[in-house]
Formats: sequence, structure tokens, C-alpha cells
Amino acid sequence: MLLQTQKPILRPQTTAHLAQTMTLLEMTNAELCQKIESALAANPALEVVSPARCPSCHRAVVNHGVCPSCQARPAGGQPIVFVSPRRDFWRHEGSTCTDEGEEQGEEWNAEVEDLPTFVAQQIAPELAPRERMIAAHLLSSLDDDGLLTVNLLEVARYHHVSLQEVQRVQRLIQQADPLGVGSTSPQEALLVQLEALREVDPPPPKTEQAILWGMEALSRRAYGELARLLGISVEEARRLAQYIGEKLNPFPARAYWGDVRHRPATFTLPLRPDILISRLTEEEDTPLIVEIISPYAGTLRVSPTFRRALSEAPAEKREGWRQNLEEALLLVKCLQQRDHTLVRLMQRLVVIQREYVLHGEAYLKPLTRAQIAEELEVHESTISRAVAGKAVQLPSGKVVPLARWFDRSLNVRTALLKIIAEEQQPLSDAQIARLLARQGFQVARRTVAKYRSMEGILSARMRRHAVKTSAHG
DNA sequence: CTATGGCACGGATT
DNA sequence: AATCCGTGCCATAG
Repeated sequence: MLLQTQKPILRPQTTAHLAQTMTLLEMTNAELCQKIESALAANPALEVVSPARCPSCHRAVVNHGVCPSCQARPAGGQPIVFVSPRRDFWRHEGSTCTDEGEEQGEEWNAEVEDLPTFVAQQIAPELAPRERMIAAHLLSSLDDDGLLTVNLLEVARYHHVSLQEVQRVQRLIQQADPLGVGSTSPQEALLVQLEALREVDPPPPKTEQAILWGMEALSRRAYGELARLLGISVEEARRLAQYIGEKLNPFPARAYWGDVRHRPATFTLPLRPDILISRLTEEEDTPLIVEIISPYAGTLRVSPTFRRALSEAPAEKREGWRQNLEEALLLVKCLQQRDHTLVRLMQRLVVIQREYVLHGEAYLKPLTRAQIAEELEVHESTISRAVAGKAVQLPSGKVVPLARWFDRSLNVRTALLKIIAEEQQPLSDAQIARLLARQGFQVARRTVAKYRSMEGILSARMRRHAVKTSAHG
């Protein structure tokens, strides 16, 4: 197999190695990029050489002389999995990495950085000179979502003004165009938007309370729970959730940038993929190409020059250099191991979830991390770490968290929704369970009931009467 | 008597 | 080792 070409040392020699491997494994590319960059800056023994390129397709590939997708056409639905060098959209500010100008992400960053200026222009006329400083402070502390990352009280203390004054400035910012920017929490952003909408488009009753107390239930789509919490009917709860979902946005910056420029949904998501999946051909039986994006833009290695220089090093520097060399070796080794684990994981995952990758959520197979761990003969916590926080871009362009591939119930829930949507007369939980079993979903009757309430669907009996009576939760 | 929702246990996840 | 989620058992509403 082509994977064997880069087979790393599999057994951790030291506890340091073990610990670092685990840490690296659970790191997202974004985090890892930073770590590598600081390591490169601090350790002269490390260097990045430019990636090898495939002579035929010119694709850059880490650790391969030939692009794996040109090298061989795997048989029997086997995917092509390889580690590819970091793309531009992973670059951090101040990075020295060059080339590889890729289609996708860089404009995203450029525009988001513009947001503070954009807001500043709108509110500038309203500001007293003294408030300008405060506004600048707040606006420069916005995160990608348009929410504040600083405490208002701290800002007030920093500028030696009262909290009220800071709040006044904040309110001005919140009223500005991406409605709700500069809020300290998603809830606050929602409330600001709600206030502004109130006259134009009156919200359902208790919307405010739902935002204040029910966010957690709301985000889980636990409409039944929400209804109980607010003392309203489930039907009202659903309508309320729909209102919030359609008209309001807890992350003002995302809504704004998403709306103004009609770009694919991929880039309005805050997720940047760690792994890209594409198809080799348009055929149904195409091999899938899985690129695991490496956190560096070439091959990371221990500099041979440095190694040579070590033997001629002046005595007083020798100890420090030797330590550098050791750290460098360790880091490289650990990263290789990380790559290897990810490659093996994806290799298997893509085979199992092939239908999902090609055709979407409905084809997601139930899967547990433990199951994969057994097949790959690694500890389950290894899988857990490898999956945590990672995002994958599917051939469709959609970016999803890798964790979703392991959802045990999502597909069952969609099937359940479909059944209920299509049924003429209300079915009992037991009947639904049997229908689900016929579709290959083995779930207990009790679980059907749980999913039902999660989705905010009334019981069979209630559904029968819901038409005339508006029952009370 | 049947369909549901509450509570608690055990395996999965982190 | 702590926490979450699916299930089984049981009381209760219809």
C-alpha cells in the first residue's frame, strides 16, 4: 500500500514522546500551525523544505515524490488518502510560508478583518471624542463572530470611565449594521436584534424569555423541554424556535458577511476544514481522494546543515544546540505519528461512510469510536482525540465536524421525521419503532419516544387531537 | 389495557 | 474518572 512509504516509528520510546503525540493528535490545524510556527522560530534545528510536487499534475504532496492520485488507481472503492501541505487559508498572520495560492479561503479572512472599520464608520458621527477610544477598544476586541472578547468592566477601568459610559458606546455599536455586533454573548446579540425587529415583525409571545432561559434547550431543538420551561404549548415553542432561527442570528458577523456576499455556505461557516475530500471522477464508483491538510507548507525536518554544524559547535553552545536537536527530532517524530494515525483513521472512515460522503446526511451509518478503534487496533481514546475538534470538507463543499461521522442517532432521527411526516394517521411509538427496524434502524421503543420529544413532536394521541385543541404542555 | 414519560443503569465518550 | 446517551422497568394518564 502506498501508506507504507512513510511508515514512522510506531512505538513511543519515551513518555515525552507519548505525551506529545497525544497532544498533537487532538490539536486542530489552527492550533498546530501556531505551535509549529513558534517551534520553527525558536529552534534552529527545524526547517521546512518545500513540498515535493507530482510531475504530472503538479499537486504538492508531503512525503511523496509522486502525487498519490496519479500514482495508482486503487481498486474496489479504496480511497486515496494522503497528507497534503498546508494551504494558504491556514496561514496565520506573520507567517513566512509562501506560494500555494488556493481558491478558497483567503478573502474570507480579509473581509472579516474589515468589520471593525465598517462599524466604526457608521457610528463615528455619534461619538464624543472621549468615546472614540472606547469604541476603538471594543471594536478591536471583536472575535470572528462579531462578539466581544473583553469584559466591559475592564474596559471601563482601563479608560477610567464609568461602566455606563462604556455601555452607551456598546449600545451604539450594537445598533450598527450587523445588528448585535459587540454583544458579550449570543443571547445579548439576539435580544438586541429582537428589540429592533419588534415593531416591524412582532415576535411570538415569550420569545424574550426563551432567549434568556431556553437557549440550551433551543440549540438542542428540545422543543418539548422548552415548552415546559416557558409554560407554553409545544406548537408555540416550535413556532418560536422557527422565528428565532429565521429572523435572528446569535453571531452577527456571520450573518452579515454571509448576506452581503452570496458565497457558498461553506465559507459562512466558522469551520475551516482540517481534511478535504474530493472525488477523482464523476462516476458513481469513483475513488475518493482524502487530503489531510498538514500544518506546514512543505516537509518539516531536522536541518542536515544544523546537524553537521553541531559537531563543530563551540563548546559553550554545544549543550544548547544538542537540546535543540533532540526537541526537533521529537517533534518531527510525533508529527509523523500524528499524520500516520490520521491517515489510517480516514482510510477506514471513508470506506465505512462512503455513501454519506457522496450523498449526504441521510446515508450516515451509525458508528462508534470504539468500533473504529478496534478495527485499527488503537486505543479508543486515540480515536477520540483524533476526531475531537476536526472538520472535514465533503465533495459537495460542505464543511462538517468529523465528530458528526460518529453520530449514532442522527440518521435514525431523520428517518423518524420522515416516517411521521409521511404518515396519514398518528402512529404509536411502538409502531414507529417497528417501521424503523424494517429500515435497518434497531432502536428501542423507549428511544423513539425520546427522539420524538427531542424533535418536539407530540405523542400519537396528542397529534390526533392537536388539530382542534391547543393543548397545554 | 395501551401508550407515554420518569428514573436509573450500563456502555460509550472525553 | 466524570459525563452523556440509549434502554429497560414501572407508574400513570387516557
